[in-house]
Amino acid sequence: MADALEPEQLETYFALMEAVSLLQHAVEQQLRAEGDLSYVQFQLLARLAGAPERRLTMTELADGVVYSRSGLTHQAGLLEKAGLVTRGPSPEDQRSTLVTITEDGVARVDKVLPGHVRVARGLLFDPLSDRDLHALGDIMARVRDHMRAQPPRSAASRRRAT
Amino acid sequence: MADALEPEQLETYFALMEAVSLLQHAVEQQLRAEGDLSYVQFQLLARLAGAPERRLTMTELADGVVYSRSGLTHQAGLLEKAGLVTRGPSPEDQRSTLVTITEDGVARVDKVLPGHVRVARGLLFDPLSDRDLHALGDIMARVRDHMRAQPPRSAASRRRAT
DNA sequence: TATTGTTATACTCTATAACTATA
DNA sequence: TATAGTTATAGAGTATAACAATA
Repeated sequence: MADALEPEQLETYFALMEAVSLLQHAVEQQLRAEGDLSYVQFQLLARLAGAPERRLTMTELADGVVYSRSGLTHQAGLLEKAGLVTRGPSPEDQRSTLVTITEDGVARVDKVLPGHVRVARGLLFDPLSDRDLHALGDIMARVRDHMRAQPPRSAASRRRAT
Repeated sequence: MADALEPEQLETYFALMEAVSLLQHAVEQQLRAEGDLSYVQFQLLARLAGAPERRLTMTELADGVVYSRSGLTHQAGLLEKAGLVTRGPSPEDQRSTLVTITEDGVARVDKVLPGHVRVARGLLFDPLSDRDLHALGDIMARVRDHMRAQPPRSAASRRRAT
């Protein structure tokens, strides 16, 4: 339990943060240029496209993507205005809103996906061996699951009322 | 050269993006709560605190942290207004602005650092073995260097005039 | 009473373009 | 002419708090 991170931890932390920052920036440029989408919007559409009946409730949709309910309402409103999703009441729970991706929405995802993949491959995967890829995937999945399980911080803030 | 990423690449990519998103969010919460700083502002102060004479030119300071010149001017203005840095002309090149961190600025970094380290350790390093840490550090350093060297996208946009 | 979602509002961050001044 | 930095401005994203409706 030292006060500071050890030098190797520090280097790793900074390398991770800078690399992902560069990756995020490149991905957002590509999505904006080729599909007029932010990364958050892309994530929302991609989730919907992969959902059982191409629809999810707002709460399900928010999970892991957005950190405030109003933020999701705002983004869903933008996607709806663009004709990429529709919103309607849920028959099961009248409080819920069902968000459904439209054909245009699916088409938009399909349109940006190749470029997205190209950027991810060119920046992230090109310099990695199969062995590296496997190690990185294993490590980050473990880290992600650990982070999801952490109660203290915002990850679970959806639950907070006040 | 397939069109899509292979499944393992896709999982790795999403795990990386989600984990870092959670980490970024947690770090920004901590920096804001304990030091009223954004992550970008923290990075700028940390760089200045580590610089030879605790000062850098705007261009040096921007490198790798910010993607537009005006963005840095804005952030430097905020830091100056908060008394954490001072700005003055460079004696060597009259076009340059030298940004110097103040004692208050150094104190602010010192104030938030323990909490920052606590968050990084709790979220990122706790679930990793020494072996994992070493592998992650090696991989991300390689990825970062590869990304820095990529010309096409925004990483080098500082150079662009028009 | 707790949960789902929206609204209104305010704030921060970022980026583009036009501009000044120096090399 | 090219570079360093600022300004003005506009747009996007995000979050808080107050609110309405349903469970």
